[in-house]
Amino acid sequence: MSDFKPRFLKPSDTSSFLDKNEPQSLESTDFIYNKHLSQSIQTQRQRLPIFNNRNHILYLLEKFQTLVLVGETGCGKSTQIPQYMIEAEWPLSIGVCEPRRVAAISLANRVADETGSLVQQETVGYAVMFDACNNKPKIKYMTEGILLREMMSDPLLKDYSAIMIDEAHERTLYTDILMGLMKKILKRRKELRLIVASATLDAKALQEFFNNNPTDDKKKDTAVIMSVEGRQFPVDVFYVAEPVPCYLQASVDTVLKINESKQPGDILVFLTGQEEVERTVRLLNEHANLIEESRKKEKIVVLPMYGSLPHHDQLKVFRSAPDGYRKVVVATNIAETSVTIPGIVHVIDCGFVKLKWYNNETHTDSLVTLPISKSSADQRAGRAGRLRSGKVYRLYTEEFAAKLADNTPPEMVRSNLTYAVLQIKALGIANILKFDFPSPPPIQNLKSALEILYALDAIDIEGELTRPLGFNIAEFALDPLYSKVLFSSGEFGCSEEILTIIAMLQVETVFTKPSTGNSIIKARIQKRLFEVEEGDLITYLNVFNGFIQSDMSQGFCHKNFLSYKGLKRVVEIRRRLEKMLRNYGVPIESCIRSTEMIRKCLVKGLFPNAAYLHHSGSYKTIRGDIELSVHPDSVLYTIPQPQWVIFCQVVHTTKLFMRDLTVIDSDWLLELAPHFYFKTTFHE
DNA sequence: CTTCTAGCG
Repeated sequence: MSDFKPRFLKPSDTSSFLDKNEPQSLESTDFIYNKHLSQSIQTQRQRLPIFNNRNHILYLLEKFQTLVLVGETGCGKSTQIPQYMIEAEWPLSIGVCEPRRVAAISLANRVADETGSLVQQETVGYAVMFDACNNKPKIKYMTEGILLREMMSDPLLKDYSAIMIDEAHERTLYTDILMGLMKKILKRRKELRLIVASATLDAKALQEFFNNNPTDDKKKDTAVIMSVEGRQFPVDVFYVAEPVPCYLQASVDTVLKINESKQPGDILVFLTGQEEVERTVRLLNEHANLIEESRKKEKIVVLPMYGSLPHHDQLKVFRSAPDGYRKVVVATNIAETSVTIPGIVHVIDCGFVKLKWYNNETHTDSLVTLPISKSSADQRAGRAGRLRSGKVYRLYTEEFAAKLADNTPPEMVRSNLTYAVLQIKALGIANILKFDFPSPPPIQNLKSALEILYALDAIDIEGELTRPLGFNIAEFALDPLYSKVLFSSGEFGCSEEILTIIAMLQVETVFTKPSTGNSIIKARIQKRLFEVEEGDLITYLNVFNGFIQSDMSQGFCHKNFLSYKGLKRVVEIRRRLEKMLRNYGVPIESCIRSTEMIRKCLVKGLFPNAAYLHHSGSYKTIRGDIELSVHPDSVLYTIPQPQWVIFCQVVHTTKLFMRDLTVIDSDWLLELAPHFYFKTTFHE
């Protein structure tokens, strides 16, 4: 077990936008275990499964414009194909798009190692937001959003011979936007090549999407599919005979059963959320203690893994268990794609996943628990077969498995599209309703997005981006509502305060929640010191200012139950936003404690999220008449309910809860967003 | 009287 060698990131990846995910972990395409470490780089490259297909791939790329490449993770496609193309003397750059920053950076490092001794410098580079190296490398690894930005200044991607969209099966919002745009560009630039790399079997649909002449047999196909075998070992699949009443208990039982059977290898459990993970870890730890006492059975170490777990704790899952112990990792979906945990031989799969789903009637995102798709089930199972042949225990019946959808619905069909639509518009697509989406979203979702963009004055009545505001908002890496607030802050003379508030909204809460009785009360008392009746956002402003006045001291954070790391990150984000805002000529000034100007400025962008106190005692949105409640975390929860509020987000659990509230005056809505709120709305 | 799957710009 000791020959696992995680590759750590170079220190250049210190962008604090990423702090909470930074670790970490290695992306699934990275090579964690390299049994050929002592061999020369060239020998290693030739050992990759993809090497046998080298000439065939190059041939297909000569003949076809689009290559849909199906290959399991670890076959080497994302590191090797760009090198093959350079070796075959394709003249311009090869761009590789990754869904995650860590992946882009670690792939670039890997390929730089491989090519370093052979080719001159400047061969390989990467670009992720706020961090780039090598201006125009021959092979460029980047995040998907970066290529979109490049398209804004270079719509035909004239610097590139080929673009590779990696991990396309994940179907992020950006993957889909990129694929739609690439289809257009390919028609205009016949010499450009596209490689769509996917781990699953939706290849046929992708090929059809990119095939220019699918029905006319006189013209030849422009897209082709090819499969590359991975270095995956076989995985035995087990189903439960009868549906289990509780998959948490079932997963605990299954872990213990595997452990008693004394088959070697670590165990990975897939559950849906943080709370489930922690409960299961507690249950397993109780058993682990019993096991230690009995001294007979094999001992286990139990580790949680989920996105908001502190950095330090996330890293623990990459270490192998001490001698005489078996590692049991209880994880959310993070372990399905984002993170590869070494040593796993057994996978336990609950069969469910939490997905964000946009509800067009309430205009809110909900987090819903749904059965996974077949490709997701396969992906989870595959986590067991990376070391040697493995086993997956599915906590659902074979009938249930047969009924699963083939693929998880792409984000495009289940997201709030405001930002995506703005991006597509900024890339020169006039009629968004006719845009060729790989999976068209519901028309209503598109219309809602257009409505909001129009109300924000980011597009005009013709649907054209406005100048300069629409273009500026498109360039800003924020929710358009927040960008609008920022760009309005100059006219209200409160950009200093607004910068702080928006930066605070970019991190998870900076209030830490102690778990033991006494501290819970103490934390609540300390929080009161910052609270104001104007709401949460002004409260955040007080917290931040207090932190700055304390010279960013850790003692201040400790005393007030605040997250030092979180606030440091806010400082960094704020610094970046301020720099960007200055570039757009917005004056940076303070309104010195006039919260009215700040709150008016917030209304200028957040007006679609307004709610009033209905005589029934709960709040209702003005658009849509949806019933909402104040979230118990809000400072407004414990004081008499104000008549009018605006909110930043809604979470859907037992009810629809508004979070991050600000108290407003109803007159401001008419004054600042008259086009959105006609007077009649108020008198119904 | 309670949340926060994952991730990007």
